[in-house]
Amino acid sequence: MTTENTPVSTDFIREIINEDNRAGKHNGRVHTRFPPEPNGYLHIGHAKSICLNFGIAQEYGGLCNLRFDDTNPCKEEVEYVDSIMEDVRWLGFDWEDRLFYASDYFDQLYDWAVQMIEAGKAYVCDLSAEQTRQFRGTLTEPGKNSPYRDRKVEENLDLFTRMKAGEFPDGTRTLRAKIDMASPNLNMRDPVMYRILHAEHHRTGDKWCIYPMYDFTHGQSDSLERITHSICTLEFENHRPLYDWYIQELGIFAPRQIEFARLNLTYTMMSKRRLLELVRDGHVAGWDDPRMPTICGLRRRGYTPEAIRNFCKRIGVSKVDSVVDIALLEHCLREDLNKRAPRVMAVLKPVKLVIDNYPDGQIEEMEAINNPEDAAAGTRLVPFSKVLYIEEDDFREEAPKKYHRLTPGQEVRLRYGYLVTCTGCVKDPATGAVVEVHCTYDPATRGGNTPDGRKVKGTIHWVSAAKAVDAEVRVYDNLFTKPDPGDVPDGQDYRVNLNPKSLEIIPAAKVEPSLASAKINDKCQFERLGYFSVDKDSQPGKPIFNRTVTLKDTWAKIEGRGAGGEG
RNA sequence: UGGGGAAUAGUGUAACGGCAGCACAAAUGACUCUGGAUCAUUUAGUCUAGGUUCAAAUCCUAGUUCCCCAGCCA
Repeated sequence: MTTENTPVSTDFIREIINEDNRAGKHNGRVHTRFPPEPNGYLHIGHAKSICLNFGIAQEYGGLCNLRFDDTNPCKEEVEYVDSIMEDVRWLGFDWEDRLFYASDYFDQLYDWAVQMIEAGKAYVCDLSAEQTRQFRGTLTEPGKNSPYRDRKVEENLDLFTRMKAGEFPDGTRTLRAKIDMASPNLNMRDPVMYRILHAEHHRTGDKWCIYPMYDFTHGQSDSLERITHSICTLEFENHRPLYDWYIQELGIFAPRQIEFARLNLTYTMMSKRRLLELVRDGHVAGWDDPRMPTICGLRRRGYTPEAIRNFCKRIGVSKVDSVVDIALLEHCLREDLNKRAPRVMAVLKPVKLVIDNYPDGQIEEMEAINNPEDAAAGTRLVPFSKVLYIEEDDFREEAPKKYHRLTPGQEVRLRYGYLVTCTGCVKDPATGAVVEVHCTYDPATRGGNTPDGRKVKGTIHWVSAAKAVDAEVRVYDNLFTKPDPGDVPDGQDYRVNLNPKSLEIIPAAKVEPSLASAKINDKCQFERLGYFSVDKDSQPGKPIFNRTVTLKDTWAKIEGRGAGGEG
């Protein structure tokens, strides 16, 4: 290791695993798991955990299980189970035959609970939820023992059996661990192990009316699956002593829990509760709305698994609460899409460009490069004609400095077309809006070439008016207007930071004819605009494109900077 | 005035007592048939105060700030 001149740096989790392996802890065996609760859709924060757990297993030649922590039947649904499996697979990971559910272990957990009662380590408590809270004490004051704490083993056994048999209504009794009501760690103040819940479980149906708490389930589930390294988020650090206590009392295999900081992203909200609210209150169109940070939302937006995985690799992992700049995610996306997305021309805000000296009715097929980053992608033919659509933004009657586009007297290149010189425009006399831009072309510049070697600063994209295909384009922006959506005035909530312009629908964009046959989820780059992905709402002949991410726009920066000066 | 964690450029992350590095962002320039991509350059950091040491981001002491915990949620 000291001979290595380029030491590869490892994060603190891999370092712990390395130490364990060096010490021969599990004979080098590494087994992790991704343990979601099926009560919502997976988001980019989960992707971090998935990449960590499955990634570590791959790197160490180990295994990673998928296990649903389904101990609360009131919140969990198969819809979520299915979506989670789909998303993990889409991200590119495989749990093979190791799909588990905490509910698989309900019988074993029940037996262990009985065992703890018999050992005098657990008791049935008749306190109400409210009373339990009062007896628990506070952060600074110790709790008080429950009056039911010293029940005899036989009575506890009888009561617990009858809880299971359904003799008592919800909330009337709990099974609690007998630990220490004075512990400074509130999790150790006789935590509830089982509660009564007459609820239908998505897997076990009505077999049970008592359900184990997460804390009495999670550690043992890891133990049963022989998980060597149980990786979870920071908020469970306080629970580790409790998991360790159960494991020790039960005398079973002890996984090692390691906690890391969950992912936060600027302009984004990651809490499942709030994401659910956004969906329920109709602020977005669903869990897979392309503005959502959910995996399915990102997928629909046009993200690739590669981009997300690379992002997870780059953000690293530590125990520091942090907020990652969404720009990094977008960078990873562009980096991936730049290599793979075919280039096409599309005009979002069309205005007609008429080439006055171009023959009426003539159509030329111009050869265009599909992807300058990938020679193997080849070329295609794009029809060119006298009347084209160009971007509204690409013409200014009065142009600012450094404006390299169409303005009277200025020559620009029509990408893969011809060089044209702007001669003026026609305006709607009523509104003053530009309805037509006029120009003349230089026939010697076919294909956009300049045989005389002359340089033009600007190149703009276009679509033949005669051959254009109509398309809807959905232009997305951040869902929130502030880097921290939770940054709100007193008495208000994150909803005031919802971005009213997070979605702009462009019903009548003009795209080149090759796009007529685009298939759902196809990705492409609209030259000079950004990357786009075909939405599932598309109809034959009427494609719908989601803007995945813009291209970096230097001009917008230049212009934005000068914006204070003049219009 | 309980317990558990964490502090390194704007952001994220390295360093394991020996030259504070990388990525994103930002800025400048080169190049360009995408104001894209690419390339080059620049700006910018060890929470504070003491101490140990030839040498401290790293070890010690004291403080400061932030996060988590009082669900029969996970």
